Amino acid sequence: MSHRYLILGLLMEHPMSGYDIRKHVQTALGAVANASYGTLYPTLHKLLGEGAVEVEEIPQQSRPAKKVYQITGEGRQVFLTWLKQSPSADDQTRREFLTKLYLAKYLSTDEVLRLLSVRRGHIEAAVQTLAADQGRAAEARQAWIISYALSMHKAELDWLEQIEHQIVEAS
Amino acid sequence: MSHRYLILGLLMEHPMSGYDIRKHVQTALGAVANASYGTLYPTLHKLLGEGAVEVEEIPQQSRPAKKVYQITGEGRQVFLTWLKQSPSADDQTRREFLTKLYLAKYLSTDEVLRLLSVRRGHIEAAVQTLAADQGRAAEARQAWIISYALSMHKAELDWLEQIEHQIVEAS
DNA sequence: CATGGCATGTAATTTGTTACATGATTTC
DNA sequence: GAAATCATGTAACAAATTACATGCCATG
Repeated sequence: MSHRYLILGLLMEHPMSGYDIRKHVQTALGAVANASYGTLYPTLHKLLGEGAVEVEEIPQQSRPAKKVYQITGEGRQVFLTWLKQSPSADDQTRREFLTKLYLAKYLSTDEVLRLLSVRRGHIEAAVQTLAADQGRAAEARQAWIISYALSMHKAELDWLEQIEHQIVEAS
Repeated sequence: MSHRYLILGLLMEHPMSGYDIRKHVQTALGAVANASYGTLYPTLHKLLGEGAVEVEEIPQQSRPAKKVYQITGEGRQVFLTWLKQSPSADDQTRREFLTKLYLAKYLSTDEVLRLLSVRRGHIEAAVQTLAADQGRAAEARQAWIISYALSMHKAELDWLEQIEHQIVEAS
């Protein structure tokens, strides 16, 4: 669970519920991360067991009690130790699209072009969303993430164009 | 196991052993995928159980018998069905580095710059390797993958430069 | 009155990594 | 004589997804 550290990092700022954390991740890091409840809650329980976080239950009428998690001193230490370590070189990336492109010899030219154009559509949609988010990014760090994703997407669009050319010309 | 389909795709060309498959993935797709034996062999066994592949054992002296896997008609169908489906939009990416950058407020300026420079080092090393590979790529599809990875890396280097500027100026 | 937001969670399954185990042969 | 290549695999663990389960409140 690399989500461990992300959670701890977010709790460094202020206490939050699992629900809040999820929302935060979606909006601020949605471009490059995701956290489903199925990962989030168990991780939170684990951190609790390890003493890295504490919980305060706030009863609510007609809703499950809100559980607000707060990072402990120990948790802060764990987080900072991780943060100061150099990240590993290899990104965990898995792009179904690229695998398919690599195996495109079993597709017709039309099908390959369709594959590329579907990809283009996905990227363009993502760029749209990100461009809109970019204006709303209040904090620099949030803007960094968005600009990262945008840079990657734009580079991929350029690359797609190149490959499309190559394929059209070769056929 | 998305490796399922990659394996089947490679076997479309000609029969191979697990060892061969691994080598092929490393050299041809190393930039964007990886396949450890711990994934590979179990997946191969599973495909065998499903009738998507067949195996022929070739005894060898002083080595475990080489098991050459061959795709079946059924396997071909499974593969082609998958291949023709549009890939899903979301890439599975998880970059420890980006998470750390997002949480960089808990680091000193120096530490942040170090984080960025370590990242730069990783990318530059990867670019070196890829540039060397680019010459050796015999097939177009292999060149596509390499140019993809190179494009992404170069875009990231540009982005890193921008962010470094921003941080230096802000401090 | 349906959709989405609020709010928690569990269970089953999938997917993958890492380390271990074995051991000969070829190359530097 | 050390390191890399050939060649198979298992076991323990880690990480994450998906679907399920529950249920009110506010907005359109």
